[in-house]
Amino acid sequence: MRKSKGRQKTKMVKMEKENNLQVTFSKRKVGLFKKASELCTLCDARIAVIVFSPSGKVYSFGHTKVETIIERFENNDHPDNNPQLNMQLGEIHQNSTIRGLNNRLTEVTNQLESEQQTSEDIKKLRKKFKIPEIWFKESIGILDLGQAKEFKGKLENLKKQVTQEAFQLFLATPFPHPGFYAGSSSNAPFGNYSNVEGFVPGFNHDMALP
Amino acid sequence: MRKSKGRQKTKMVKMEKENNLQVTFSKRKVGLFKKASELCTLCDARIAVIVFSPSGKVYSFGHTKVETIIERFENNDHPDNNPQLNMQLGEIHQNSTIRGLNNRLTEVTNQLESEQQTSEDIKKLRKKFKIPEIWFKESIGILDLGQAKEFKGKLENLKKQVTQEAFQLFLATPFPHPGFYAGSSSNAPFGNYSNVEGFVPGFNHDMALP
DNA sequence: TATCCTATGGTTAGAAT
DNA sequence: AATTCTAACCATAGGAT
Repeated sequence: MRKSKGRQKTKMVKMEKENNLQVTFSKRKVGLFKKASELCTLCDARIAVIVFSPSGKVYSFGHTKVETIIERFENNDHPDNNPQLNMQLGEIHQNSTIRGLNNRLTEVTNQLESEQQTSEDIKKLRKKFKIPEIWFKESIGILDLGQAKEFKGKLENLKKQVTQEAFQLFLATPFPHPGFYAGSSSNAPFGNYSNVEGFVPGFNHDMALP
Repeated sequence: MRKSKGRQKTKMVKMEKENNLQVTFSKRKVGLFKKASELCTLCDARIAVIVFSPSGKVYSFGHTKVETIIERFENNDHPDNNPQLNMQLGEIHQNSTIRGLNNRLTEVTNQLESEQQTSEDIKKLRKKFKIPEIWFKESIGILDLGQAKEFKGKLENLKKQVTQEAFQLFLATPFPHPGFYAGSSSNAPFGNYSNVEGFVPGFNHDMALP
């Protein structure tokens, strides 16, 4: 029989029963990734989520790619250069850089990201469709950087049409979106919390460029 | 007066109205961080979440510290084999119904078949259009301006052909696909976005080592 | 360990501040 | 840009498989 009192309220403290903890972890991890996924889709955001289970397993979610997001994050985050970043203990920090500079940075970052993604998508496409190696053998040779860039642009264009549409159609699954990655590995411990009326444990490092 | 129809269902696609997008981003970002926080507390997990807003701002959540989590993540050896396959075979959560599982099985099966067919189609395609050189290669080279121009022209031409005809080959395969609408211009018989109950976009490669 | 089933508890879209 | 309010919509604890 399947009768229960339905969902019951739970205190926000570490779960006692090791068993329930495991189940809850599994469920909520899925929920968290889903939320991240939805935020990406709805708001065109780039997100990376890394989760270490208490037992040490690693799960991650990323759009576009965890590594890419991390890289971008670390490129932005250089506390040593910017005293202001440490003003308020893990709170909202402002990078004094001019808006224009930030826009440019974002632009360049996106461009780089796009190119990296293109390369990867193409590789996957080739593998997935088992495109003969010969396709890649004949070479033309580049002399001019400008031409190279132009080519990249064309490649990007091709990618959008072939990869984004055909590739996604073939590979897309009911729930995940193409371009989202996840991985895992091992090992783990625990820590503390900080912050106002919000997240219980955690640390909100919020540094937005004006 | 505070009258409203209450929460309304929303499609999992990028929000149209720039204004709503902004508000939703703000709200859901908070929700995401809260979820991460709760998971940390309840299950003694270590989590890092990095979020880039479409405008380029960075927000992050970390327990214990984002940098620590990242470091730990990167120190892990991430087996880089076929993530797609792993995902498809390994992460079927969230597809809660038996029907869903069956559909998924059918889907994967069809995909395999279609790929085999695609392999053949690709070969024919290549011969027909005489697809040139290193199209999908990262490091390209152009010998001289003449070839560059010629290449450019072929590229343009091929692009059209690929998108028009090759596309049909790619998409021709019967494919009961719920699909994800990738946007982009197309005349293809795309399934548009359907229901929810799973990560809409995204690609969850979740392979934990025991 | 990871779902499945439900009754609740929790989250959030829309509108307004 | 973040927060408030309300009415839905959604996530999930508990129990079972």
